[in-house]
Amino acid sequence: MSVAAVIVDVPTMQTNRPFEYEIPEALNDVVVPGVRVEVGFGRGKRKIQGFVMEVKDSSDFSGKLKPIIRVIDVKPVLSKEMIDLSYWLADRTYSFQISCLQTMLPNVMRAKYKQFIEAAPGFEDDSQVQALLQNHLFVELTNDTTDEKIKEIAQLKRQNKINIEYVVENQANSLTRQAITTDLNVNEISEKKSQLRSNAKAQLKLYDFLIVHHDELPIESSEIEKKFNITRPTLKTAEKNNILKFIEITKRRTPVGIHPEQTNAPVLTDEQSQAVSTINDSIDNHQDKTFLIEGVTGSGKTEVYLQTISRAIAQDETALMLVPEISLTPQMVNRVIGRFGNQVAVLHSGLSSGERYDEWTRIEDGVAKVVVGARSAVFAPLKNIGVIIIDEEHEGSYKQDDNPRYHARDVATWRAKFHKCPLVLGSATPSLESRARAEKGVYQMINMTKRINDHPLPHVQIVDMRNSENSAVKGDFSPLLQDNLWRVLKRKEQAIVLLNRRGYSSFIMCRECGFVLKCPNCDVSLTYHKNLGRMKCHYCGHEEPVPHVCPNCKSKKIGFYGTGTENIEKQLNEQFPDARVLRMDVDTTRKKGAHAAIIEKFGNHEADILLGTQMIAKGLDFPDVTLVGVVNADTTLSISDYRASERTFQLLTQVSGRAGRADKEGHVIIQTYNPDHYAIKDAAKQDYETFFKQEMYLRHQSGYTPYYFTTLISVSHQDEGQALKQSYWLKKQLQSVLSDNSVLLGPSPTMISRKQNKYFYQIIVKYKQEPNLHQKLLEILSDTQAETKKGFTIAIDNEPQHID
DNA sequence: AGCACGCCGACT
DNA sequence: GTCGGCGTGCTC
Repeated sequence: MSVAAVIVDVPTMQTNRPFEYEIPEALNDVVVPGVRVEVGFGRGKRKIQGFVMEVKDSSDFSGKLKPIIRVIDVKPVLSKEMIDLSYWLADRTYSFQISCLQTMLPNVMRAKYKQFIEAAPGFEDDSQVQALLQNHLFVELTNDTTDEKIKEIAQLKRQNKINIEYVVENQANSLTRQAITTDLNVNEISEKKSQLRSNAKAQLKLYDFLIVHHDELPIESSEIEKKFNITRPTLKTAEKNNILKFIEITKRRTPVGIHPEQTNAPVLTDEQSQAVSTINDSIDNHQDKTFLIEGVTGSGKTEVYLQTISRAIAQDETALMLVPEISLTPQMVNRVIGRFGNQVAVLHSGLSSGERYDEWTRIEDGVAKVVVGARSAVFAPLKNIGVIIIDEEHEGSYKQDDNPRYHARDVATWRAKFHKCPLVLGSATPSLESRARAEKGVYQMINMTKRINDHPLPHVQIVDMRNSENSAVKGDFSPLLQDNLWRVLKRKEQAIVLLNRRGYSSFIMCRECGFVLKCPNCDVSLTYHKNLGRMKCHYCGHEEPVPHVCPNCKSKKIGFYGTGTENIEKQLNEQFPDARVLRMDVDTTRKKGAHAAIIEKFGNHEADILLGTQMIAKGLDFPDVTLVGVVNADTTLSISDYRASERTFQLLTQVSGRAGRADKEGHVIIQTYNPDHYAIKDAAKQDYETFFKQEMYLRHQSGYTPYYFTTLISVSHQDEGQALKQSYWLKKQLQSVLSDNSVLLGPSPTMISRKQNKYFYQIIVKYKQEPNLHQKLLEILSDTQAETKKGFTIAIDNEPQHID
């Protein structure tokens, strides 16, 4: 008897242990690793979905095995690679394998559980049962069933007057349409046509249609009816006469309405062709090498990606390209589709679940050979991958911030190893981790220092907002920025105004001298905790009162810092009444497609000024933009995160790259209260290497990534005392395995210490080498699982992107 | 979630 | 001695 090891999807209980089920004789060949199955679970009649991980000859389980009820998939939805990957991912991210599997697959493969209530035999006429069912044979039990009703149902159930039926629903369905096709060739149709009566006008028209459009068959019947005015009875008659037949076709729900012109590979610059040939060597030799392309904005990295993808395809391999969600705008998608046509599948958050499933199927079937997508596209079911590319490698959005907390770069590294193919990381401003790995020789560095066509770098000016001349001005624009905005408007060019809004209002800065209140122990800025009315450090928990005079210069101009986009928009409208301003921030892009619409509008020069937050800094290319103004460069600098300088540098460098990309010279104005800060000065010079050296020195001094690994563990509970108690227990557990070389910070409350009425505490572990830590954390995770029922939640974040 | 099991108090 | 109430733990 065969046995299947199944990872089950029990919504209320999570474990990484597989459960074993008997494979009924009849399902012997269908139950294979990677298929989804329906199985019974628990003592009741509950049915759930599970993933078959393994098929074995016998079981070690002492009890009696339940049989598999049903196989959901005809062919496996998980390849061997994906099954292996899920084990690794669960281990690496301290999450449950079931949630890894669900993350790897399109959402529609997540089971939908339904419960139906029906009268038990003999109780069909019971008055209470009647009242519940209200003349229906059965009713569905949904989430919004009221508590009283639940009680009533539970009571009837106890009395055995009703039965509850469990149904596992498969939501994964392809869109099928009725279409027509024919077995006859053109000559045969002509032959048949000549036999028609001359007054059979509709049939004649249909035969002509079939002859003309023979190559395009099958064609959807609805399309024929609508576009060519051929009615259904006409088709039916032709079917009767064996001219055509009706079939079901699977239709791709594709939102990509754009069909960009086919483009060909342009002539490469020396640097580009150097890069391409280095990477292609690795593709040819099936080396799982990682390359880091450090290329200034405008150096033509995208073309390098496209040509390596070409190479992989030429060798009958596939390619995976990840870009940040924000870059998945038509501009980037067009370039890839333009080169590779319908071999491309695009995966982004804007897809409906049906569309996403269709793209997934196209990849799985091998129809799509190139995948472009955001973070989760790293799990695309490509076979035989020839190259993996991650553009804007430093972007924080590659890390998922809920379970499983994976970093797409890590998953990509794993897959590259599996497929023995190169991984290409590209950025103008690489993350410190990656750049440091390149330094150590773990990654191979490829430098691209020249802009295409020798476009000069934009002219960057830093405006010192501490200067009275600038700060005395009403509003947020310095005279220099105002003058330049006027000039752009007069010349009918375009400007981008960036408002750096992160960390809004939560830290305190002196408007006189730029002083920011920092933690005496941790060298990060203190955050204002509203519920405490005090300044607090996230790292060590240090707190102090809110200052009213600047500790540095004794000025009273110290206070919360931050400006909203609406406010700036108002100022722009007042000062430049004739300018057309487009605002792009979380508020104006909430609607589906709004983001692309704003970009298109600005690209068509239907506005003069694009005002926005970080989202306007990346991947956009507007030839008429000659001015970029950064209203407040400091806000990212002052958030209490050790990556603050890195983020600021990256943002400023990126946004500066938006100016003057075509033949017009670009101008960038950065307003700041910290004109001497290295992150700002280096960004102004677009000097990544100098920044890197300085930042590495500071990270080394304060013991952060990439010199140390960090793991963040957070605990929450409804009751603050309980949460704190649990976190101290946790700390003790960790202390028992940690050596003296590691640092254990906390427990301290998180930035928003209370979310959804739960109190959050966090512990940070900084370490270089702790052989027992991983095992201990896995233990803690499974030990605390039983506690979740009591309201505890615990989350372990391996290498957090931000600590707040 | 739902069911069995077991511990304890109330009652025959 | 036995019935049943609910807290606890397990589910292949």
